[in-house]
Amino acid sequence: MRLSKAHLKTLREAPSDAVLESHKLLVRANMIKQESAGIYMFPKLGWRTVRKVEQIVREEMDYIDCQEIHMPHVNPAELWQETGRWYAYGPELWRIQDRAGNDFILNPTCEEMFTDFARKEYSSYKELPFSIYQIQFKYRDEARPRYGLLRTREFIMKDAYTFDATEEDLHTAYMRQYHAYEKIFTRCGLDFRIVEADNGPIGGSKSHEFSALSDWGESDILYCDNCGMAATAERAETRDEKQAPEEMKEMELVKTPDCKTIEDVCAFLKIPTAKSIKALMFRTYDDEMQPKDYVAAFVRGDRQLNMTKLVNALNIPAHNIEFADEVEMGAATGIVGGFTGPMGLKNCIIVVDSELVDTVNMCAGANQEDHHMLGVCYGRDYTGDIVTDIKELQEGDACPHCGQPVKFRRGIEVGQVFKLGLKYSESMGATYKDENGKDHPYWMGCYGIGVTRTMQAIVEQHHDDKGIIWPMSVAPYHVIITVVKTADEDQMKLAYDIEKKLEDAGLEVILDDRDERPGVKFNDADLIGIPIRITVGKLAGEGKVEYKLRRDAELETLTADEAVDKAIALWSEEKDGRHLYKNLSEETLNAH
RNA sequence: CGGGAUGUAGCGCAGCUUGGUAGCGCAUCUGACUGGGGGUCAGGAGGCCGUAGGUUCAAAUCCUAUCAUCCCGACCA
Repeated sequence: MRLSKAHLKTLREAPSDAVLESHKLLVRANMIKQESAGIYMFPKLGWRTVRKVEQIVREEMDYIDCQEIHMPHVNPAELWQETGRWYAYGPELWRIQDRAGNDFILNPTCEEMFTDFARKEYSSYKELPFSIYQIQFKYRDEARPRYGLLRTREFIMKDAYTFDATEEDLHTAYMRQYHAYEKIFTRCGLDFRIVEADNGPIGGSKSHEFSALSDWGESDILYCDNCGMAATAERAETRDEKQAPEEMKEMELVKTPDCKTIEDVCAFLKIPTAKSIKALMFRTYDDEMQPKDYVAAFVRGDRQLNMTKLVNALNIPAHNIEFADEVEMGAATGIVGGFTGPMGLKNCIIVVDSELVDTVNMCAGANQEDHHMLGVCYGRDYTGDIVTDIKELQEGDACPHCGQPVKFRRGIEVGQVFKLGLKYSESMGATYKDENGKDHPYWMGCYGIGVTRTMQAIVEQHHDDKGIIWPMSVAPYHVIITVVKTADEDQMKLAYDIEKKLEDAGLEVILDDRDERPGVKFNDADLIGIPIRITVGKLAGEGKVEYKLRRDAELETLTADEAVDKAIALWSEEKDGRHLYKNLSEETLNAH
């Protein structure tokens, strides 16, 4: 590709609304361009990298015998009503109507379509197991798109679905995808971590998230170096802390004026926050968004409530709950805002963190203005309608498995795998016949990769102050030939010669033959992040060039042929990213 | 959806307080010089100042509404 005949409009300054370095660089390098909030177009270079990532995904899916198909982006509402997700998915589901007023959606994910496909196209145990996938644009009407490609309303996703006869077979299918994902993200050059994750609205029993480590990720990861535990904050179990045994005291009402927070109260009463009970009040709604229940949740004063766990405990969709109006809720249930305790409440669901069950002599709100209660004991003074783990694991807390302090990092969720179990096959009647002609629902799994998000995650991990540093496997081009002075015939002749040799060998080459100052060309080459740069300059008359890798500073003067050979050798080594497999386990490498 | 901010040329910004002919840098076009890390000089083109109302002799500037975009939060297979 010759730049004199192509369009490459790099920007010296990033748009002011970009926050992340990766976002700024992708825009400046002319690889993405925003059309509206969370909607992007991809100019030539960006689109090439998108397709490189897709190709890696495709190769690894094909390797595990997953079959590529393509579903329409527009789905009839009926399928979504059949599984109930028409309501359960909430406002993020992008709904549209046709001219006759029929409801459709733009698919955010495709469990319904693939399950529907399975029940129509497949019928016999002889056809099992099977797995199918697609790579297509997905749509989610996000309340707040942000951070470039990390959270968009239109994005490219690979979604795969597996169908098996038994739970054991599902596990096999799940692990195949899991291992394929390890290879995919490794080949993309990502530094990632695999963590246990919550299933969320997709449902099912087990899930892992593949998270590219980054301080800017939206995924909170807690992990333990001692035992290998790793989970998202939403999912991470906690260990209930035992308190030193003590005699139960009588409850005692104390005045706590002007104490608005747990810290205020505990400071005023001179007790540790771990001896207090924190209250959080909620209102739940039904599928038609009509008010349903009041909920009062209680955790130890020094803990944080985990909303995902609460929502799971209540068995409702996450968007069907919000903080309650305390005045309104007080009238119905007896709570008093700022002084809410678990005693004597009515007309509400009381959810108590399991850790509180063994505590005695706690401090809790007295449900009276300006008063708290001391000596509060579980069982004697209050009980929960639901008692379970609803607290958040935080950095430094005891690992739920081994008790060592856990560590914290952020990550960009680039992929997630789910064991769905029978959820969709049963609700949609997707069954196969066994040897005796008897019907059984499929054991299903689903597996997603955010392709466009992965692209930005790669930039987030591979850049410097000059620009992007693409790994060879996803670089839009492998080599850029920078001609210092295009008016010089020797230079142009040598550059064309190198271009031809590289392209004949299969490399993708940019020839920067623009009539620009060399500084402009060098800066552009750095910005767009092409892995290998060959500079043709004043030594062209002697047949010599400079060879430089984007990722390091070293500059070598070589003959043109040496440079060509060197570029081809490096490209052969790194073009598909498999040279990075050295970091993977035998189990992963052998998984097929 | 709650809180905050911003909309002026492709990008980055000034002008608004105190109303009076719409400006700067980069990019772009012409020409010349230049040629190893975002050049120099000269000349040119490009804007319904987000949109709609209002106040005023006069509005980018003041008022109201609305839309859009971004940030924090909530939410997020």
